[in-house]
Amino acid sequence: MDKSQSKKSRDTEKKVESAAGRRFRQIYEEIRSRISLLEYPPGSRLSEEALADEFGVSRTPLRRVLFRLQSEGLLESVQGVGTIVTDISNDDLYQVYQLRMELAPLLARLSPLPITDETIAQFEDLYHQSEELIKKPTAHGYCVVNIATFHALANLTANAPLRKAMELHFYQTASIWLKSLGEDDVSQECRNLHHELRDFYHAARIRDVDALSHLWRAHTSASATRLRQKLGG
Amino acid sequence: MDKSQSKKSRDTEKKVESAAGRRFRQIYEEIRSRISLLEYPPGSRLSEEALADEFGVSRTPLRRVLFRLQSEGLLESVQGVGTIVTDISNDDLYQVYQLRMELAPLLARLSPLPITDETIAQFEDLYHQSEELIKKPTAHGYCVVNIATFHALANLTANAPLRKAMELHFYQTASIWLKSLGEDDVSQECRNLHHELRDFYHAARIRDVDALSHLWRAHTSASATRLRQKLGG
DNA sequence: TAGGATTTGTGCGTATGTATT
DNA sequence: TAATACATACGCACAAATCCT
Repeated sequence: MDKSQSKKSRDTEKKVESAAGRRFRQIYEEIRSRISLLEYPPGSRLSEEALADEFGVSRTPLRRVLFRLQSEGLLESVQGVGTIVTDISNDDLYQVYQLRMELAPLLARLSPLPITDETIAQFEDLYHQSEELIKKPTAHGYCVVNIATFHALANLTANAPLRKAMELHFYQTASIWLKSLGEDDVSQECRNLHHELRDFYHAARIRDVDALSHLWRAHTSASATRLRQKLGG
Repeated sequence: MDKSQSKKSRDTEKKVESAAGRRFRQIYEEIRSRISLLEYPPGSRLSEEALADEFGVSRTPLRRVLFRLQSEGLLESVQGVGTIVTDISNDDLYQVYQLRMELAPLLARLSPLPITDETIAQFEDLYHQSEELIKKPTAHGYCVVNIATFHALANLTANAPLRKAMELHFYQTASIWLKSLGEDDVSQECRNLHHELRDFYHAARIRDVDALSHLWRAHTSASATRLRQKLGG
């Protein structure tokens, strides 16, 4: 192997994304979105060929996306069987929730970003969205607001590794969360989400990241408890 | 997409690893080991074809391994250029260390495992290995003991997601750690590692996971501080 | 500026494993 | 039990991008 250091072309440092890289990211985010929005519910089977045709690429680059989702625990591929959306066990689910509860407070400890007016407006908007959600509760609408809320919170730290870890474990549990609930519970969870966002919005208005992070932890803990009571831990 | 649940073949539940899966893991661990042991130092270039020939497979399954290492931040591939071992920036390095410091105490909070006689023997062995290391300090020997120590610590929690997160961020910094140091510093770092292992061994003997986890955090913090002083933060 | 050498990215045919009939 | 259908895994040839002369 060549061990020479590359010491050239430090001129731009612009991090331009290659065409292949952009295409990868778009397909990746689309499929992950479909999983987290329950369009591909846990246990469902995906077809490499069908997805490749849909996105207008061959199986090769598409498989690269599936490998990534597989390494993140969202998919499982078995030769001769197919690619299945991971249906995480209850025990594994609790473990991920335990870790998420510990990661939440780190938002205010590791390179917290100052809360801007845009951030406050963002939480206000999400708060209003959750209000609409109560009037017309749907699993899809809940997931949309829930995911947007996560990203609003995760963007409050400048620590990239922490943000990535939070994202990884959020998406591992995002899809399974609603799957375990009935139609009545969806309505109840929408109200819970509304209360969460009211707390988040108030903490954001006084620009208190520490309060925000611990509210996040508290609500994550409450979600885990409701899940445990529902599934019987 | 087929959304039918798979409700069959729950008989064995043995999680037998497929031939492809086993080969993937072996190649993956071998290449990651070479990176973390500085056989492939940061900035060096890897050849897909050469590695494929060495492991007796085609480029396709080998690229799957490189994709995984790429997603974990250990490699970076650019079309027309090659696959380069990631040379993490100082700022990113500090961010990973910050997160590692926060993850360490979770060892005793999230599903800690009881310390067995085998665990104690393991730390005793590592302690003696570090003693030998001082007599004949080498970068390679340091890395071997350092990596083994990490796994001994990480195995003390039954929380798989936490263990995976610790592993990810450890290997992201394992290779870069010694790269920044001169020959004199290697000798000094071997002595530091010896002191760490003395502490770890004593805490293990009294079966105190909490002490162990906070000693780990303390030594990780000290490493980050020495690194900052060396590189100028 | 241009062109050739080298490397990763892509497309596709085939091999291999699984489940069903 | 055997054969068939169908899924992912693999190998190889070619396209596209970059670097160097």
